[in-house]
Amino acid sequence: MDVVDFKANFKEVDTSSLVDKVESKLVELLQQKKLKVGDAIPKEIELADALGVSRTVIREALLRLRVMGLIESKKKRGAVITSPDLFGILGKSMNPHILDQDTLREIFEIRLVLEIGMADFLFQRITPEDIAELKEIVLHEPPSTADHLFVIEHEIAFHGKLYEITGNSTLIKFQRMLLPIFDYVHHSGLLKKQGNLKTFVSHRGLVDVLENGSPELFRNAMRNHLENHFARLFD
Amino acid sequence: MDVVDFKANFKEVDTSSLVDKVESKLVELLQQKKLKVGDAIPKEIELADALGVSRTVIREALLRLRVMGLIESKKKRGAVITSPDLFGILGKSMNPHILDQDTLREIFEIRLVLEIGMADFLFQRITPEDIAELKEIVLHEPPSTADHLFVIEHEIAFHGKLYEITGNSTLIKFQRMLLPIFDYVHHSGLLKKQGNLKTFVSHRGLVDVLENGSPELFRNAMRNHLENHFARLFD
DNA sequence: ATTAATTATTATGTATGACATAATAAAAGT
DNA sequence: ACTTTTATTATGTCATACATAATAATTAAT
Repeated sequence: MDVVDFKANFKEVDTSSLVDKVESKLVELLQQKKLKVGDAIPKEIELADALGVSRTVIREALLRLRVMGLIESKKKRGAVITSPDLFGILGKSMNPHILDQDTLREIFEIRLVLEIGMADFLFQRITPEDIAELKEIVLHEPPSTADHLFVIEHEIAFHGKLYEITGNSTLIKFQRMLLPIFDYVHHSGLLKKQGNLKTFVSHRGLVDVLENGSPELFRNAMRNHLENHFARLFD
Repeated sequence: MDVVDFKANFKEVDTSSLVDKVESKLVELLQQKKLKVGDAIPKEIELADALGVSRTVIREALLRLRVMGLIESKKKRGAVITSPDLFGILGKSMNPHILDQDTLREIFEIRLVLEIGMADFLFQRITPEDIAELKEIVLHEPPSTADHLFVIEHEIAFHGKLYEITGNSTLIKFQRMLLPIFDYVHHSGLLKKQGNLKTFVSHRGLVDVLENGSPELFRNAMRNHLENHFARLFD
């Protein structure tokens, strides 16, 4: 019995909408022309003519590129290429209130992963000035009995500086984006209550390792420093 | 002389476009109504009426939410809330061809950070079945002389499995998203040529550590395993 | 009467044309 | 030469009409 293998014969049907096609067409065009940041792209009407679709479709496609941060459009000036600020864009959807709890916890976990894993880049790129700055920060370390806001602020200053030292601006943006999430996760009863808070390796201790230790030592120190967070996740 | 402090008197002028306002208005509305995933939102025309703007504006605002992954719209069915798949969305702008070289390198670095930093979650959540699966994977480890594609495929299988074991689906999506970037960075002459490739801790070795070691040991083993990559970044 | 096939309805997708607005370029005036 | 005014231009917004696909309602069929 001849059973035709339709699946094999039919190329998967093109279910994408017109705008989808135009969008990828445009991205293709931008890559192909090797447009640099600041270069202008053709006007909406020209694109509409060239691709044989309505301005409506072009506008929607362009809008997508704009939301993705690929272009910026100004009146009269037309649209110009911009370097896509990946995490800047993502930040918009990073509203803690619209993320579900699992995702929030997972993002919290990723922070821990990052700070432990970044050791090698810290040691590779840290400067004496960085060390000095870190020391300055820990000098103002508030006692854990201090006002909560102060403690938070100090936490951000210290850990933020670490990200900065990695010299990885994508990582830095990533952290900036995640900050509100951390804060939120901390306060909402999403994680288990902190039982008996112990103090492990302090910020001061971390700086010391950065100055005199090794990536390996730092990873362990940081892991220890973050123990309270891990405990809230694991216990 | 009476110099009026205009800056203080004038609230910063609202430079945002109509669509901007509608967009935040909509997000606000979604949060406020505590809509669950799958719930439908009002029709475009209704929204247009309610907010007193044209359907065009509503559509652009909705489009943004769609690009951000907040909603999904189907014909007739209207638009429904979706749990924003952060990194799924981000993946779209993760086209290696439209990212500048610095960003690409930085993303490559982040991979290394993640794989070293994830140790604790691996040990916390790994199961005997995972170990078995990893062993199965390394059994088929091709010799480094094998076809390049095979090697790559094996790399992805092994490291991908690690991400899976962390049980952090956000992290997993993140990795999926970064895969094309890794591949691209590897092939484009973006990094320094690999000089004398040495073999350090093998996949087999990593599995061994996972089975019998500790997070601390694993971090060091992974760092060692990735040495070739670090060398390309640092030397 | 339950199921299958047909038709109607509806909300989004696309097209078209018009006008508003803001940024720039050109022209005019001093 | 410089400022002011006017024209131009490309995006932003609006309005309307029709296409299309998914669902609901209706009819036909067993």
